Amino acid sequence: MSAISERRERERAHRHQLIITAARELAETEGWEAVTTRRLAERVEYSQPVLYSHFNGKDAIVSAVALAGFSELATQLRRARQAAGEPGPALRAVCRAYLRFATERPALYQAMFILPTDLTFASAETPPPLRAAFDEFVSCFHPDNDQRELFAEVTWSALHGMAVLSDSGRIPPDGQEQRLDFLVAQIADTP
Amino acid sequence: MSAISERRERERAHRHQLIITAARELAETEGWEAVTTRRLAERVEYSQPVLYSHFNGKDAIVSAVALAGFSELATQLRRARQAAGEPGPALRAVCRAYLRFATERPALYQAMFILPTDLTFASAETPPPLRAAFDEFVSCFHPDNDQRELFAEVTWSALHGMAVLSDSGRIPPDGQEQRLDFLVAQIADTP
DNA sequence: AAAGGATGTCTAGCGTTGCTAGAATGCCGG
DNA sequence: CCGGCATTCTAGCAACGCTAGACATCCTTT
Repeated sequence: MSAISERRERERAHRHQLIITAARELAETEGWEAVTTRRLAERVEYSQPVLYSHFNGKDAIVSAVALAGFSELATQLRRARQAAGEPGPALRAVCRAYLRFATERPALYQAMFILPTDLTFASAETPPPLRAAFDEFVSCFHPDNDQRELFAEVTWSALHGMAVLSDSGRIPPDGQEQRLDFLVAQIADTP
Repeated sequence: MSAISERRERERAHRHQLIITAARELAETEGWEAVTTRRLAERVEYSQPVLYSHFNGKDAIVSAVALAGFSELATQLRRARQAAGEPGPALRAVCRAYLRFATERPALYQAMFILPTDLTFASAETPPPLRAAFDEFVSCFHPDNDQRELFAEVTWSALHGMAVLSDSGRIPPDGQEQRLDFLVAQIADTP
């Protein structure tokens, strides 16, 4: 309980975060396949095994990056929704912000939705940032709509499909804007 | 040009197919992470390097499996669409068939849409089976609708998102039926 | 204040991966 | 029958995630 051990704990927490940001930067600049435990250890200027004193394995590191991504996504969506004001245009704004996030931060998006992670979704112990991001979609629908969760799930699914299929070249990346228009138009006009 | 060399060529083609089906079976029973070049070679009772005389690498093998998957998917969708008859219920039938395919053949679906492959989509040299599967969605909309490709892209995206998010537990797998209902209802009622 | 114990970090290495070079084997044409 | 070509195998490389055990460093206790 001495001051020294407090300092060590602080340093440890600092290094924990250092690993996460290093992994994220490496993934964003060179892609996730370049994020190996060796390169990551070299980057943070420690030996390989220290990674395993902070995380259970590589998946846990990816999960930590993904979690940070969900926080960021949630704030982006919230900002877009609040800037739109009315719930009508809000849906469009949130959807657009979502797709922008996916295209501008592909590595982060991969960690959140494609790579295997330890994160648990749609459950009691779902981390708050995940829930927060999802709730932004829910908030785009009227509170007295008892199907808004369902609507949000479908909207999210469609956006995710568009993001990932266009990113992998399975649908032409150009048409993203038109697809967004069509999707929002179809989803929005509901009783 | 002798009969012997013809036989060898025949055997070679046979072995080519053997590798593909072995990879597929292994993936379907134990998952793609169990499909290593060593296990695959053992399965076809040849040494490892023969795989590389047939395929450029592991990705090419996955691509071959994915291509077979697209053929199968195309016939499934076509069957569903033709059984429905009218273009109205056809959309729902095709969507349902798509989701069924994704859940019943997860390994195949992964090869087609998630794992890295050499397949090129939405291009001039897109393999016919890919185009055929996509066209089944297009055919669900009226021929004089000049946006039917766009509609098909969005529909496909939404289904893919639902399939992959529910498979990875990111949305509750139970609600799939309701989500399908909602999606079809929203997409279908268009001028 | 020195010994003992706990904590933390490193070097070294294990088993597995995708992939390949070079030896060995078998078949064809002259 | 024999040289040359094609095919297949054995053996191995570099890189991967991960871990055991040696070393060092600091804290506590007598």
